[in-house]
Amino acid sequence: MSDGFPVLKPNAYRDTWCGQVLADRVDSEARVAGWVHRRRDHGGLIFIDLRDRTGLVQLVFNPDVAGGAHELAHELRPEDVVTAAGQVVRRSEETINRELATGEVEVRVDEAEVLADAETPPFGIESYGGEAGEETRLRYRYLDLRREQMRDAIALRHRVSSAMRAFLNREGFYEIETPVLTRSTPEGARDFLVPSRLQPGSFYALPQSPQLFKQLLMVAGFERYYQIARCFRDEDQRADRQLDFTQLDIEMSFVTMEEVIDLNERLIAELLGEQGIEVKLPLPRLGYDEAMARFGSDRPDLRFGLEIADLTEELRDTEFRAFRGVIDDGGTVRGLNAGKRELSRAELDGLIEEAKELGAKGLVWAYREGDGWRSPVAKFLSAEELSALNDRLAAEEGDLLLVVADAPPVAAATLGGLRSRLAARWDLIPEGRNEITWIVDWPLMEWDEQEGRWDPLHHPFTSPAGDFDPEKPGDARALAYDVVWNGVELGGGSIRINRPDLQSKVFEALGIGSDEAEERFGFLLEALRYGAPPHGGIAYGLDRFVAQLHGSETIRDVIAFPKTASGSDPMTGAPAPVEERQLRELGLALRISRRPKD
RNA sequence: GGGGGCGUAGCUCAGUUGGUUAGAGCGCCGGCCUGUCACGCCGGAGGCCGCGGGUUCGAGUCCCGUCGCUCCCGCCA
Repeated sequence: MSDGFPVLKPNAYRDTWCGQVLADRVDSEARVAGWVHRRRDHGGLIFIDLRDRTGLVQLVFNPDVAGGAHELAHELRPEDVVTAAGQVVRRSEETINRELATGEVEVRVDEAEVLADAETPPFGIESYGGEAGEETRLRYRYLDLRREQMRDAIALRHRVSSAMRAFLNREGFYEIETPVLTRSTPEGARDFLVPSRLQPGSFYALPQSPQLFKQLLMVAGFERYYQIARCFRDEDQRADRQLDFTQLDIEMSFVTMEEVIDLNERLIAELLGEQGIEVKLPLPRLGYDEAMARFGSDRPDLRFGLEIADLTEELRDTEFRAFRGVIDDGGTVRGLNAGKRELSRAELDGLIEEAKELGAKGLVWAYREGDGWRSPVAKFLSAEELSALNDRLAAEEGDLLLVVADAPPVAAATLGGLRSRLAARWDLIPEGRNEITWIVDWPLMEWDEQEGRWDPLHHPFTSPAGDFDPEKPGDARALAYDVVWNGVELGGGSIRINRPDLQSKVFEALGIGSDEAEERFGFLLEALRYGAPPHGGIAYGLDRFVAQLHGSETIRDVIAFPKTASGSDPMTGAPAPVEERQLRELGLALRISRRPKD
């Protein structure tokens, strides 16, 4: 069933579990315990579906049975906690319920006891015709988690993390914990800060990842480390992002990138294999540049086509100002063939709006018509250009073409975004298909226009591939690898820098001066001077991994107690104001004025 | 920080062009019912229409503000 354990032993309140009252128990006595799932009271016979973690079983209360069980059953309400004992009997053929694992049998109750009464729950534990809204579910999460779908999600999560541990233990890894109260680690996100009482004015940071500590564990000589680590990032949330989340963190020593990838491929194949998803190894690999060019994303969903084509060359000499201007400024014109889609003018305008939302200045749409285009911009383009564009986009008569002219990253992001939205909207994603691929050959750094500096694509400890030329940081490639599953980034990692001289060069290129480097992670630089083995690793987003396996739209569905988009918890009321005394103890002179609660 | 959607009974939702007494399904309460399994039948209770202000003879409906939830962009791997 939905449970992580094959055999559950009896205990004081039960000698068997609801979901285990199967045909082989017929004619034996059984005592079960659980929650009243549903009551069907016929005045005479009363049927109770009793639920525990393992599933449902039908209890039958007959008015002829002495001892008051029938009267008790009449008073039972949904979610009351009950223990009941009686004989397990085979149901007559016409009363078998094929929908239920235990549907061939039932328990004829002769003795029952209410262990706890339940108030009427605010929503049905198994809802029909629409489930409760998410805020209500989170407000009463302990009830929401009683739903089978949520039990399954949490059980699946348990199985996945267990399988991770089992695999890594077998491969000789140590599970080692790293601090939660620590110093800010340089992942680039905003830190959660915790004030120090013992050292007023100083703060701990909650880790954004155990990155530095796992490298230090390699310096320490543990060679193979993993941890299922809670990480914290104080950034705006999304369906796939929470303030606190969990990652499987792995690091190994004396390994090449190929060896790390090999181990992780076997890990992924085992994890998915246990869930019935066969993975062929080795996994395919896609270069970062190619992923961006063809799919407009560094985590492309490869289950469908809609590939992006570069049209810049075809338009090099165009008279069309809108394209020409972009090209002269070093931009690109890219397009994708959306196939035969007759869209209304309003729908086309909607696509233009979406393109703008994704960052582009605009979007050109066109339908191939004969050798040319039916499009608002067709008249600005020559017959030769239109024909060349049609060739480049492999456009057939009536195909809808979407074209964006912009700076390369913007054009890629816009078309990449449209690509995945359209695939979802038009149902182009084949059911049951899985595409897992490595993204490799990452640039080591990218230029941050806003800040006017080079930023690491992964983090500043990522090893460059080959020699590193500080004069040309944009040319450097990284020994980095991300694994992408159906457009979801499952994990990412790299070979780290293990020599202090190279680390200093990279810091320098990143505009991190030696003073700043010393201040922020001097301890790591110092450790590297004491003999760090070549090492590398990876981290997987556990929440995303499980959500993907579970088919959930949001990671909130695979987290027992998640937070809302604004970072609050409707159940506990977190975050909440604190006593001024607490602030004083922490040396925080803040006087936070709050509007009275309405 | 910006944009979109939503907020009406315990839950999920409907509510016309602004019109007088705001509805449905589920749930809940009471009654009847010995083979149901989303039991059935009869009856009943239940509403600050998120909150505040405005327009109007009249606001669930229109306007402004605000709070909450949600999706997306920015941000964040």
